[in-house]
Amino acid sequence: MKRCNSFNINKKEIDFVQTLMCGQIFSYKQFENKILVLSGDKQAEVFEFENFYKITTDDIEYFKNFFDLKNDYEKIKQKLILQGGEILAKAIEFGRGIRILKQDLLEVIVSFVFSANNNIKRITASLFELRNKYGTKLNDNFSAFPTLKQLGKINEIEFKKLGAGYRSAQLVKLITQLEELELKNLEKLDTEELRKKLISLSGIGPKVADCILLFGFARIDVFPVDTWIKKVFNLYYGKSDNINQIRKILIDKFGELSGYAQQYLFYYQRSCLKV
DNA sequence: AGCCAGGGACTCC
DNA sequence: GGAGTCCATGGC
Repeated sequence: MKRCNSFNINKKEIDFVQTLMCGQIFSYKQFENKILVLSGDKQAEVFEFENFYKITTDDIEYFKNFFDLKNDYEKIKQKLILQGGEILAKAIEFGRGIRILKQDLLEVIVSFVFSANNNIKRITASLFELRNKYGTKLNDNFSAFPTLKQLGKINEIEFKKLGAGYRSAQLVKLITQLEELELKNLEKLDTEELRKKLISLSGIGPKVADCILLFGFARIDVFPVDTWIKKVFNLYYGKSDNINQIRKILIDKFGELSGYAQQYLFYYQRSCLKV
């Protein structure tokens, strides 16, 4: 094992509980004295102190970028409050320590296909089992996210055993499609073209594509609309059951900052206003 | 028992 | 290109 290093960060800069629990990532685990964060084949441990966090990892630069620590969120929040009104101001106050993670692309794609019409608890359990059954071992308890080659060996029945249900056939097809694609080449596409390309893949529709764009490609000009965002929209911004219409209205409202607004609203709605 | 969960594919018109 | 319907699975 490589030598472990660490860095500290002030609690004013980020709240790891909020950032990890706001729904953008499934591969983390809270222990009594630390949080373990997994991304692809990398891992970090977060220890909380009175005024700062200590992050221990063998790839400091990766996780400084992963946690988006160089981005100025105070400026983003000020602009968002002007555009989003009272409800967004409340959501930002509630989730003030959130940052949008820059995650491993393959892991985001596969994870959010699992997420379709599913709940976070089940999704998380399935994905940890996917890691442990098919990924390279990191230690006694956790494994790396499977590589594309490792994913290619999983058949439909094995996906069902992971709890993927009717998404199993979609996943098998998706992985063969990904094997014929060069993911890195997609980054040069603009957001709209990339979105169409993603939607053409098996198991990926409008909402999952938007999550992949936001969390895997760092495209902030998208607004994933799920059941929770539908509720927020109909409570505070308008009346519609049409996801595409809701999405257009919200992107129109928040523009280049849509992804940030979406995350604050999602976390606020899911945490506070559970009925 | 029925509805919900970070929806998508398929089938009709 | 929009509206309906079906799709596994576990929690409530």
